[in-house]
Amino acid sequence: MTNYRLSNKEVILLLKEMLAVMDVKNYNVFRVRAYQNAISILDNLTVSIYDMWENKKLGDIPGVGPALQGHLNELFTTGKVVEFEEAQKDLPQGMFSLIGIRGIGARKAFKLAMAFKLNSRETAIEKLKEHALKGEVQKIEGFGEKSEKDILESVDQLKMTKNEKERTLLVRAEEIVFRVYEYMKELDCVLQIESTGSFRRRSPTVGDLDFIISTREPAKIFEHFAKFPEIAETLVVGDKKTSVVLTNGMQVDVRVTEPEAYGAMLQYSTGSKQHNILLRSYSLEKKMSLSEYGIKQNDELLQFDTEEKFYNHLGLPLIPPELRSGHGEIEAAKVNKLPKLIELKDIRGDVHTHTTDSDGLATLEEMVEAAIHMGYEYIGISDHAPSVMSRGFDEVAAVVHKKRQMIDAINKKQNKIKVLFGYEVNILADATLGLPDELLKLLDYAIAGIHTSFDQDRDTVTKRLICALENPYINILAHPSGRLINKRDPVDPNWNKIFEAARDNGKILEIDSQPDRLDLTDDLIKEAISWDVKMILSSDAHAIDQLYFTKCGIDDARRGWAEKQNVINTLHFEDFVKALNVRNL
DNA sequence: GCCGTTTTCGGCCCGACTGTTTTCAGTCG
Repeated sequence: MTNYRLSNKEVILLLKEMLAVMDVKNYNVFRVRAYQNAISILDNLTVSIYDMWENKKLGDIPGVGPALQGHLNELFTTGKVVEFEEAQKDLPQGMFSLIGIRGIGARKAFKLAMAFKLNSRETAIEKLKEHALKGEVQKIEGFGEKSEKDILESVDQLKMTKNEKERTLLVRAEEIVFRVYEYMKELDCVLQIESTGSFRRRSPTVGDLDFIISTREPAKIFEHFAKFPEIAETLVVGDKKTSVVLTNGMQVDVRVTEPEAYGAMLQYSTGSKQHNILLRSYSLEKKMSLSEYGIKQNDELLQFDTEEKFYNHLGLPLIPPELRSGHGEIEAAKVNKLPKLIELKDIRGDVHTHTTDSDGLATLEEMVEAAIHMGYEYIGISDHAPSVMSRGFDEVAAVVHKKRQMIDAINKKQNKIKVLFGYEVNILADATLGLPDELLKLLDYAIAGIHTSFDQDRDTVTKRLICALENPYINILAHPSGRLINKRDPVDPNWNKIFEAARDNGKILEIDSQPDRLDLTDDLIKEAISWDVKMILSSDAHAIDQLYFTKCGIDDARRGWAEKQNVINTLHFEDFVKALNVRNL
């Protein structure tokens, strides 16, 4: 029997439609909220929902109870959920196309679709536009001149709510944050300013940017911010918050607070939403009610100037922002079992780097010099291995021997850093490696990675990765899922088998720090730890300044609850080479 | 529909802003 292997996106879309149906059909609000809650959690998963189902782990996902598990089970075995289909049968199908247009939720979409008989998903938006142009939208109850105008504008420019838009890489967001900081700091009345939200939680991508500012003069803050030169459009203006869209498309929200209440606002604004919901539920048990203004207890509002005091008042230690995803951090905090997260300063070396010998921009000497400058104890040079297929065995063997001599020479020439000789070797489509064993054994270590044929089916990709992990001369599996954010989907292996093979063969999984890779996602890192699989944090640098990408990998590792001992390049050289199983020493 | 160290029944996070309203629904975070 074949199952229906739907992507997370498809599952979530289906649930969102059901949520809309429940909303317009006035289902019990708490039932609606339960769906909302589950969707929000599933939407933030970086592992496959289908995999969770296949491994019978759906029940482990908070917010997914027996009923939803049943629906998902039906979905994955039959490709549909009868209850969902029945429920939306009598609704105008066009409404589903309208949801997501800025300012249009389920109820408004339903009203519009009913009024104009929008029964087709394909034509709904076009038809709505025609009616709006004729001035018919403002005649509908609950709509007016302004909403008609807004709809026309949004439809024309296809302005969707922010979660329909492509997310921005954290490193790109960093540049915008810096400019906002610089601009706002021109004001003396800015006492503190911080970018919060997913930016502060160090998510690999951000949807919008949130800023909180502590001040005594909120009006001045908003007045100044309104003149930020990059603003293209203002969405919301109030006494307490403002939202704008920048010329580059990024939405920016600003909220202000008095310094006495900065801690609560910082906590609220950092989220995640899921973390806050869970934290608020937890606090209710203790008869405390949380908001961005503080903690309400016995009808009294307590203020906190720091986040630490805020958490401490709840009987919890400060939870690092990277952990605030709503995936067990509150439970861990309650019993004081939060991980002692890895830090950038723990990293003692980097063995995935490239030079001009392959596609890097710096020479071997320059890379080594840069690594010394960073204070590393060791650096491994791992250019893409020359291809035996195109250059022939003898020529490639000559290249390997020559490189060996170069590495030996640089080790003799200086004693500031140990230089290791490796290659990044392709795992070819047929599961063989790009370099034969006779040559691999000459290296100190080898990194294997998929660089082609990303669209193979699950079993094939799984076998391919396992072949590499079982090869005695491979030490590290590079960028295991191979995704490039916003560019290429990850390969889709059976991760349990990958973790098992890595553990049983003593192989290391790489946390690739390239900002658009970070493809061993937080959830996978967490799983790797649970399998007792060791990881290595690599820059995959193709230039000197890219050695600093390691900090992106650190963000990723911290979000995956990684501690120092889970990552082998936190070890001193002697222990590191043992952990990596380095040859030829 | 989900959940549990006062609960397997009886609760369920909290608030800002807009537009259409005359007290609030809808949307968003």
